[in-house]
Amino acid sequence: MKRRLPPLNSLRAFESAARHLSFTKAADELAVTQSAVSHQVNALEEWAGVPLFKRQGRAMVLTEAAVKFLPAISTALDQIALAGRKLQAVDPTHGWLTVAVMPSFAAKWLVPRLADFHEKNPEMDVWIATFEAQTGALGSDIDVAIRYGRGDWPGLASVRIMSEELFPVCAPRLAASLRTPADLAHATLLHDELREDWAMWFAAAGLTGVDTARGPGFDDSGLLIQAAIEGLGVALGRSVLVKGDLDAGRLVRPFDVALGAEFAYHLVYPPDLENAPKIEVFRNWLLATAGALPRS
Amino acid sequence: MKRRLPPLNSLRAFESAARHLSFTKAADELAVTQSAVSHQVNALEEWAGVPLFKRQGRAMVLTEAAVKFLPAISTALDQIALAGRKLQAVDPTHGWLTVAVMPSFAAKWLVPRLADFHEKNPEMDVWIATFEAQTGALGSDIDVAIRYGRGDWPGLASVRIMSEELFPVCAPRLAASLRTPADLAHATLLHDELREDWAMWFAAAGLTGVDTARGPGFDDSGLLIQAAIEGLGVALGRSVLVKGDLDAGRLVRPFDVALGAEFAYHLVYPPDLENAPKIEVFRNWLLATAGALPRS
DNA sequence: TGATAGCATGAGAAAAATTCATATAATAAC
DNA sequence: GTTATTATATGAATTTTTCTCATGCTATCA
Repeated sequence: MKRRLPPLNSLRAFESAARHLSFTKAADELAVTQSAVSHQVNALEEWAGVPLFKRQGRAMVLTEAAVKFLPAISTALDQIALAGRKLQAVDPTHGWLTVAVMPSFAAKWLVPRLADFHEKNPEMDVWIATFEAQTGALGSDIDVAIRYGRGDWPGLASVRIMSEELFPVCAPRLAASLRTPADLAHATLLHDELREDWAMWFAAAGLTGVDTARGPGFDDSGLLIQAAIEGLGVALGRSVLVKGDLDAGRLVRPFDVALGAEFAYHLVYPPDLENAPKIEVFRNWLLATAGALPRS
Repeated sequence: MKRRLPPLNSLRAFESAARHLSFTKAADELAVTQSAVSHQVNALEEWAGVPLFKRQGRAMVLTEAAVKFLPAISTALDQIALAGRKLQAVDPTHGWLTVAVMPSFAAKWLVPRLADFHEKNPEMDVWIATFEAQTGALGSDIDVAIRYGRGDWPGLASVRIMSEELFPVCAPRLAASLRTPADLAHATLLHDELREDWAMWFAAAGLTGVDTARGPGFDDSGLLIQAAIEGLGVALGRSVLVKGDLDAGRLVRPFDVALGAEFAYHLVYPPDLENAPKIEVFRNWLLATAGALPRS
């Protein structure tokens, strides 16, 4: 069965250009020049005998033919990328494992422990990617992700790594003025994206009627913790993220009351890669390392 | 969304080599040297970090990793090939249309009329492929096929082009000794693959008790007709295939009794290409040309 | 134990992809 | 309206990749 295949490498250029509707952006993505993309797309158009892009002034539009062509090519390339990842995942001593993580988790938990992983698995290289979406399917250059949630991401397998607790933390010099939870009513409360956490903690501590909406918010947990360390106010810290700063004395826990978090950290990967050696190695280390850590 | 894709061209070599379990045969298929295939497969193995073929003495075997890899690559390439064909089919003035036909139909019907098609559609090139399977899906280098049957090929769209009749034909000099169908009992009967046709014709002619299994058989209808022209015996001719030889006087019909054939000729193509301009042009010509031909 | 058939491999040749340097064209800003 | 800006297009030179050629190596088969 002979095949009449289009020039395969030009498909890569076409797909990227079609997705961005821009040769320049495609060139960026593929790390080549705009000229290269233009040539490749040209070659494909010549092979097909049909134009794929219409140049409408500044904007570029897909032709009807290209609109029909794109999804097939797109899924085919995805399929190849996935199969390729599976293949590469067979040998843990070859290539690298790309892990998508939230910046805060990377900075506070994963990176500090990565030396240990490297020591125990010197032959396996890990690549940390923090600029990945935390929902939906994994990008096709991502092998595994560490996500925070219920572990129910559709189309993805996941393993619970750690649950965590929430409790107030602050700089040591602020702790003196905080003798009972009620003292928090006069303190500056620091928030992260979900402003509801403080309300839940006060409920757990048996206090009502406190205005929990006061105080500045931060869209990154790392910044929130940094603010607490600087003495800006009291933050509701996640046990996993603040452990290092508590141990180092940069933060203290004025009260023992802790709130069990609804969500947990999970290692997430495509179900087909469940048993890929490369992923097994990482998963086993992750579970062992996380298990060694007390819950708070 | 960046992708980590394996070297795409090496996939072609891998897929072919895996299918044939032979670099040499793959090289033949791809029209390159065995060395090229070897290099390509090597490149892919290096990228993957895993061997794909085990050399077991003379025989070559896929590794476990390759066995898992192959089907994904295979379907992805098929998908690309199909999408590519669709794309190429958009412009009837570009490239060519590959038509798979039985050798006998090609020689007796299609090729003689191809000059007319070319005259009416000078910009469109047709490529005739006679070495294709007549069942199952179309090979991925085939655009359309002309097949003989009921028109119910799974996964394929089809249009009935011509039905046909079966009737005895022979060389003119033999016809003198054949005055009634009963005379055939003493004549040499020529058969094609299905030896049942003669029995059905005798039944239609109202004769019973004739031994219809006598005589030589030919696995190609073209040879059967040639044998009849040479005066070897009487053949049960298909109206579509013998028309030219009847018109030219090389064959004659000793009797009028004709058997309506159960099957008909169909133009067959992937359902997605139903409205591809290139295929429409060919289909329209085919229907017009076949329609102009009287049924017998 | 040749002879054969098939894959491996290195060096050179051929082909393809990429860059570079500009050309060209359509906005957007002034 | 110019002019500046931001795109893509394109030809030539260059780099990279792929392919071939020549030959080596190894396991069967006669």
